[in-house]
Amino acid sequence: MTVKDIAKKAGVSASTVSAVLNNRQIERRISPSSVEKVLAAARSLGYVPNIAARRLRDQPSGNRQVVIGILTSYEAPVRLVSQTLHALEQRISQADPQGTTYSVIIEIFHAGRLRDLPGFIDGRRFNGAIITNTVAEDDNFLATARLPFPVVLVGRSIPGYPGVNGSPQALGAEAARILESAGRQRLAVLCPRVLTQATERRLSGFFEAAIRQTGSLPDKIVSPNLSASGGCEAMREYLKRGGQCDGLFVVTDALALGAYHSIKRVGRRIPDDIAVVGVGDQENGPFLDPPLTSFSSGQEAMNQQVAAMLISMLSGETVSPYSLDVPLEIRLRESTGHSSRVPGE
Amino acid sequence: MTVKDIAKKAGVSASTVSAVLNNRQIERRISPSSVEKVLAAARSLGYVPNIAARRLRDQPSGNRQVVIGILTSYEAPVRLVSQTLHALEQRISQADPQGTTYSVIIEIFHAGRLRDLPGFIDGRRFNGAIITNTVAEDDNFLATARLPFPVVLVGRSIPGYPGVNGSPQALGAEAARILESAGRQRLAVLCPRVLTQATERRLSGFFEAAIRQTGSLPDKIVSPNLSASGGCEAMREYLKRGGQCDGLFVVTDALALGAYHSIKRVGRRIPDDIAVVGVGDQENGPFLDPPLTSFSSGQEAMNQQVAAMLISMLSGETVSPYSLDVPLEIRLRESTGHSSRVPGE
DNA sequence: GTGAAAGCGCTAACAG
DNA sequence: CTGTTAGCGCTTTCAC
Repeated sequence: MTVKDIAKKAGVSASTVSAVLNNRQIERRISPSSVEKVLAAARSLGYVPNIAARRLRDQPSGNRQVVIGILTSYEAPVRLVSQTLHALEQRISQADPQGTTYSVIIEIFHAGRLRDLPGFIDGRRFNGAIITNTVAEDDNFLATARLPFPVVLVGRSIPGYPGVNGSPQALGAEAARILESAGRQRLAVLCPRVLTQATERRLSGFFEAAIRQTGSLPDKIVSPNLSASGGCEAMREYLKRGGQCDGLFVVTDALALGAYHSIKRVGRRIPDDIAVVGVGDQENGPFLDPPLTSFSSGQEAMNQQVAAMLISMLSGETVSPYSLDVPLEIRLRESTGHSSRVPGE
Repeated sequence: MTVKDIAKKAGVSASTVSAVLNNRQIERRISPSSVEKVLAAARSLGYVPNIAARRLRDQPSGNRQVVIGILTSYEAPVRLVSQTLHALEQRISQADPQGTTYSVIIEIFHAGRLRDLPGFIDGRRFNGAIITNTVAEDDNFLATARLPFPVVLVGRSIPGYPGVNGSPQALGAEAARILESAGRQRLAVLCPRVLTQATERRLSGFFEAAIRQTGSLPDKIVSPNLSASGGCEAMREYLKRGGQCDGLFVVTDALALGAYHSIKRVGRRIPDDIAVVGVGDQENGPFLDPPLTSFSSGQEAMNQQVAAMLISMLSGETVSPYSLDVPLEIRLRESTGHSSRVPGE
């Protein structure tokens, strides 16, 4: 299954095989009969060229080839990855490009099984990585692993790793404050069963502030997953059980969409009966009915930071492991009784 | 910037450098002073290991290493990629795994500039690829290119390439039929400015059927992009200009969300004044207010097909270039006057 | 027209 | 404790 094998089978030399396989038969004046033999042999052997060998062979000598991985979990929404990639590419084109060729590859792992990603621990795949959407298990693994390449984390912090966060604790606290200033006393939170570190911290910030403000523990409504239907189901169950919250904090966009549905279905009004605060990009929030008060997840700023950090680490600059928080941004909209303008209007 | 350079600078041999860089200093009993020297040299030279060389060196001999690329454009929603990846992994684990190691990498290109993706045309990156979300320019390029590896297309067909489609023409026609059977006579379509092949065909199917049914040309409402705010803006303009449609076909989910907003804003009711039919996965449709009648985009089935095709091509089976359509699925909901059940209820 | 040989960068086996 | 050597699979001279 190498050029040599084909060469042997076709009764020609490896270089002939290579030429044929790369369509250089005319320049190299390979005889039609040889071409035929090679092609036939390649097909019958199920030949697949070895990419690593090709890349090794063909790189402009004296040129650093840097491979960057963006690692994210299956279970999380992938839509943010393209933002990260974009930020990275921007950085790359800014960074001194001469003498270095960057390539970025995206890898998706199963939440909790980052360690099983092939070629990860042994540095056989990347020269550096941006890691995002991990869950506790992955974080534990990372905390003890000694990775042979630089890594920057997004949305979590682990001792020893540089990372960028979206001020999750402050976000949760601010959510509680907004609900309280809308006059809400019976708070609740809607979150998925499996929590990322960022979600956990949002919750803890929310709980702390809520207890301080209202003197009582908010209800915790747990969705089986991150989808709209999960949020719908969880909220429906909660209301059916007689849940009485008048202020709801929802940790992601999609969950909010589902929750809206269930709330309206039982005849409660947003924000009159239940005020809602969400978290998410600006994509959908303004278009929910009523428009959803929500925090920007700070993705854009985080991506910029993360890209800059990784590139400079790869350029040999010793970025001492540090953590960085991007500032909060909140959009107050009708779901908490505020009025808003809709993009595109 | 190679181990040799480091070796020279540190005054040791390449193998010593390699050992140190791979944390084998104990097994190999490298003296602390050498370790220091190597580390210092590596740092000062900004050494980054060459991944291709490592992979070439370390592969289990006699093992085919197959690299599969999933190529999608920046501008398109990436959320579907993880589905494709999932289907591919499933196939891979089913396929005879002995003797072959697969790795899948995701590449994102700028719509219209697929040809500029580094290592694409010269087969320096993949042994096979799944390509999706191309626009006309990419399709033209593909039509004339002679790629040195097998390719399967999703959501478009180009002569000479195997591909899987979601019956876009039939989808458009069916959308028109649904609107007509809901008693609508003044039809319109909301679509982005830049059309993929699939979108184009959906439109052409819709227009044909609509003209046949109503005898008049549907209005075409053009959004600058694929986002909710684009849909909102386009729809608002249309209504402001005095647009009078009573049946609307929207080619993607997010656009529908924006359109809903503008329609409700001017006081028109869905479906009473305007019935709406959309296209999209089942994620958001049921949770819009009112729930949106929409087609499944057939992604799941398409992904299964596409994964199977590519793997068998890579296994040497000559899948004669062919195109395949996955069947339509429609969910009738309140936005066309039907009643529906919501997942999670 | 074709084959032999060299070498991309890396690491492991083997000899000191 | 360390250096020399070989070879992963490929393509490109260069020589016949």
